[in-house]
Amino acid sequence: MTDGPASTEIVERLRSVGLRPTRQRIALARLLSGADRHVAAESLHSEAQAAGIAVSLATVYNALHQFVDSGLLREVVVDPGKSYFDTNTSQHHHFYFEASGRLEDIPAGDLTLARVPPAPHGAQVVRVDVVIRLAETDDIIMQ
Amino acid sequence: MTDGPASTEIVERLRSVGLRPTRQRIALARLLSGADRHVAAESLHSEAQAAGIAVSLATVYNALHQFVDSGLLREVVVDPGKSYFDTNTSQHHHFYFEASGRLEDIPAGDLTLARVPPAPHGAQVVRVDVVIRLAETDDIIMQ
DNA sequence: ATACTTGCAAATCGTTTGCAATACC
DNA sequence: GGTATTGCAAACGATTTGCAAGTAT
Repeated sequence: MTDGPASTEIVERLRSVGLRPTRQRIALARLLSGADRHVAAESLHSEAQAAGIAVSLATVYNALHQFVDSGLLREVVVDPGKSYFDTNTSQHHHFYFEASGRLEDIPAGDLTLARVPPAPHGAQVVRVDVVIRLAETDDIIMQ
Repeated sequence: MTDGPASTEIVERLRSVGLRPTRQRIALARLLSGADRHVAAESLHSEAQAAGIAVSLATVYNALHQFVDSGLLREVVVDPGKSYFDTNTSQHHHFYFEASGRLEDIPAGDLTLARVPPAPHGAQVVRVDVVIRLAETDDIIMQ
């Protein structure tokens, strides 16, 4: 339970990717700066509200996308109709608990791909995403 | 360019999974019965319209989900905000052309996973999805 | 001073729902 | 005839947009 990086560090990080360190972006970046996290726009907005930070939902969406575009965050696609943003931008994969909608990182070293097919001609690999979809065992029992 | 399976075969297939062979379901199942395909609800609806088949969009959604629930189709998640349905229900993976939204199958044998981490305690693996995201080389050149 | 950001509310997208009319067994 | 299915139009959740007001450099 630390306070995370000081504002100055966050301001620096924002500046370094070309984003003006506005009050809203600083606050959101700080909320996202602790441990590895997977957040949805709505939940980050709620969290900000709860922390007494005035930010509109539209601004949260703007900021999240700008963070993704500048490499501060990564988007994870596991559910049609809902976007998740991952604070861990290094190469890794995910466990996805379908029942709860929770995501958990799989460190790069824990999952290895052998025999990856070459990209079709004219195309280039942007990223390889592996999602291991999970059901809670209890759910299974009930069919 | 064949006509695909006869109606009787399709009717049988629908019956075998417990779905009443209605005019709409038969028509949709037939549209989906050729080669391996990846369709979105909207596009299947347009296709049906173009083929002179009267089906409402709501019914297309209903049918697609029923087909998924009964194992006739598989859902592929590659884009937040849009669902794709895959007529290939066997174990395989996907190339995803981000620019065009096109999907292409990767046969199971072409991609192998080594070192798959065990499911977290209390959870069970439902499926492992690998998506290789691609950019057209031309896009890259333009930055 | 200027360009970039924000917040609001309205608009949009894909999808789902309630329910009366209709089709299948 | 009785139940499952359909179509419509309205409702929906998540996300995006236009634009006037506010803020960073």
